[in-house]
Amino acid sequence: MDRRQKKTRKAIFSAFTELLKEESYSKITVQQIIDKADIGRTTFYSHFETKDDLLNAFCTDIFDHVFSEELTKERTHDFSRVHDIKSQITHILYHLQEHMDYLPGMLSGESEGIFMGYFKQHLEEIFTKTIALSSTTAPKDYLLNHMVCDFAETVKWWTKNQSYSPEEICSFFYETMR
Amino acid sequence: MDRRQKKTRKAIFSAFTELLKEESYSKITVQQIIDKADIGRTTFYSHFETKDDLLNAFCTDIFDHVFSEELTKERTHDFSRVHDIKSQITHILYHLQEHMDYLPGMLSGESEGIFMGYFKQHLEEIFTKTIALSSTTAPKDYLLNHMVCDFAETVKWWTKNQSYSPEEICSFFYETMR
DNA sequence: CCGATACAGAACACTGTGTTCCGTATTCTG
DNA sequence: CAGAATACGGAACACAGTGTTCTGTATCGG
Repeated sequence: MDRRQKKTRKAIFSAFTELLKEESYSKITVQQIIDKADIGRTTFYSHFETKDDLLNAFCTDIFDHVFSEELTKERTHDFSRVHDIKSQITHILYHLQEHMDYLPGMLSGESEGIFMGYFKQHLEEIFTKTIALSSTTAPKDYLLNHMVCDFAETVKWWTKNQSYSPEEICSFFYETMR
Repeated sequence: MDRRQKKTRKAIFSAFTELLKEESYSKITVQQIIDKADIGRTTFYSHFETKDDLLNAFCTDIFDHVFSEELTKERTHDFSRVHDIKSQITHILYHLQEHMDYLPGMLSGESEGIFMGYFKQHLEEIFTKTIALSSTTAPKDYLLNHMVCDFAETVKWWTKNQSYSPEEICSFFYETMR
């Protein structure tokens, strides 16, 4: 990839997150992103077809990072040997904490559904194993959706109550989980 | 209220739900509502300031109906003596079933958050009692949000799996509730 | 160094929103 | 039932935001 392209893409993402800290996705205009990133209008549209396209690309980037098993080996926290789901969840919460500043702006209006869509998609992979060994009359389909939504909503609640630690949030989630 | 106003308001609401059966709220334009309701542009804007204003008024109407205790006495179903939460929930599910046809169009994009906001607001009143007598370390605030979201997401899941009865949905919810 | 390509800037068409003006039709009221 | 009040309809308008097109310039990679 061209140096110029990388630079521009980074500038757009950076401007996007900066704006998200101030206002919700819906209220952000393409022009604002262009001004903040200090690029031409043509340039923006040569990178992304629409504002929604940018949002999707952004979400992909974020969750590839947050759910990356590679990053498990980082030194920022020591969950290098993730064997059980509980520590895996705490691990994810630690990663999400780094994005706390702009999450409120992301989790309102039309962007919420898109962001949550990516989030739930990744969560399904994790909870599918847990579902397999549960014995209930409710459809597996329902249970999976239940757990995924439950965790997603927990994170959403966390963005509004940021005084809690990842470990505390994890235990809250486990207390109510089934 | 003037007869003309009632008639117009009804025509707008009717056109709105009809359009919601075909496409999501975000994609519906004011012009489409005007055409479907067969009214003038000026008339629409004398009733509602914006499209969002219509959505809010619509949600208020819906939930006033769905959560109305007056309607408990109706003959459509016999939950006339609602004493415990479980039957109360089934009662609500019966009411919601009547709106199933346009709910998918409502529960996507920007309208989802607004609709869910009203829904959760009403649900809080119901679950607050249940929370009071639960013994957990998690904050009451978290638990309330948990139960409200849990039920709201259950209903959302139901709109995508409409083959189940209100009683079945209620039991699914109870199996996973805590 | 040079061809390829990414960029900037300005102008443009287009869609959807919300407003204004004015004439007409319906309603509530006395 | 008459007349004032008001709700309605239609067309035109200004406006904001989107996405495109064009031309010239700057930067990159080989």
